[in-house]
Amino acid sequence: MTTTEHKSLRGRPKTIRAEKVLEVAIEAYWQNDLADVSVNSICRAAQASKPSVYREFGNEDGLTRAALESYAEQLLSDVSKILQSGQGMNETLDALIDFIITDARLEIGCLFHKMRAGKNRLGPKTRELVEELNRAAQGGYQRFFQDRRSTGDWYGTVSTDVAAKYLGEQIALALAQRASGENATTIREILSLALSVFR
Amino acid sequence: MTTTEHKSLRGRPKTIRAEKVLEVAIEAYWQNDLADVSVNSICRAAQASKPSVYREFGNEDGLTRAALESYAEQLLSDVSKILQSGQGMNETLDALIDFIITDARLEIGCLFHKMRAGKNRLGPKTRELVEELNRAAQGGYQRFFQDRRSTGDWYGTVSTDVAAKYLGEQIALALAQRASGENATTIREILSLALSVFR
DNA sequence: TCATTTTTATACCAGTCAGTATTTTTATAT
DNA sequence: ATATAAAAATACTGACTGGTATAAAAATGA
Repeated sequence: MTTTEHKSLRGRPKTIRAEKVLEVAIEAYWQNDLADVSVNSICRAAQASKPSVYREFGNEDGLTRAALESYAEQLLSDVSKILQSGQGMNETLDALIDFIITDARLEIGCLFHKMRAGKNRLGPKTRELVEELNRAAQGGYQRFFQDRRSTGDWYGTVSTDVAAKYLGEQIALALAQRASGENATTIREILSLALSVFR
Repeated sequence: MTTTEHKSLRGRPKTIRAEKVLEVAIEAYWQNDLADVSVNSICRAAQASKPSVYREFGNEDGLTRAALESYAEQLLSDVSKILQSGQGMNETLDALIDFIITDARLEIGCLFHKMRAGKNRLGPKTRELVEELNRAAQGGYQRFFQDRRSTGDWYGTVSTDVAAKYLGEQIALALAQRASGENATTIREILSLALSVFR
């Protein structure tokens, strides 16, 4: 909802940097427990007044949604690129594991998965986006398994739906472990073990 | 810390039912998001005055710790019984899966895993207990894998340490899915798939 | 009867929260 | 110049938080 900017001609010129507020918000939600991040603290850190932030984002729900929107935009396409690379099952899984374990933007976990884990504390608009992103991710995973099955690259007994959910949860687990500071090689071993069922 | 009861002879007799307060607290922490449960709400629900609760449990941290203590006591031995049944790998995993998917006390997830997931929001005493329980669980899992390996029942390439962590996380995942209302057969399929790497 | 001890109940404290009313500032249009 | 519009800054609201001061109540001991 940061669209529809009515370039007003009159009145005091806007000085608030919505982009900067979003940056600060993403950083805050990413680094801290969601329940510990308040609109107040974000305003302070971004040096923006509360009324300005509320005019820009409506309410807390709008701010968190905008933050997640901005965050996901940067990251989501990378994963689908890996899944749609057209490589075989083994190569794709290897690339996926590597990405999840080493990408710097996931160093302390993934904001999307963090919000998904604490879904019931989110406002309706943010929650809706979380569910939308989740559906998109699940759909991507499922298409991946359908492709692998149609090319004879995978003969799993489980449905592509369950396989997709499984993959999504194992990725979430690895990211949660990164967030909690677990040893990188241990995370890799656990994720590799989990995904070995597809090889 | 509910021990050392100094059966005082004089003074107004105690009417607060610490047991009832704990019951209410466990129920509240179990059903709701941890951040939504306040000492105030527990006092209201248990019909106990705040000063009485604070005299009994010290502070919020003491209350949450006592609640987790009471909860874990009831449940933890069941899991170790399954792991120490002396049965083979397959039978033990089957029993474990069955327990996690069907036990009524885990219907909406497990309080221990819930607190472990939100560890950084807990007070020091409760957090200490969470870590202690986690170590105990990990130790139990690891001993299980050591036993299976020594009896030639398991030839896994990963270390018993990684296997134990893997098992613990897959159980946590299944319980989180129960907590979020996921379909029981789906949870079972995912957990079975995850643990199939040990068979 | 009356002092002592312990628990209770009530009401309060300071801090934080999300959200907003009010006033001041800064621009443009006439 | 002056009206108007929009945003800014400040300060507020009411609700809730964890925690506590205070005083009344209810028991025992002398």
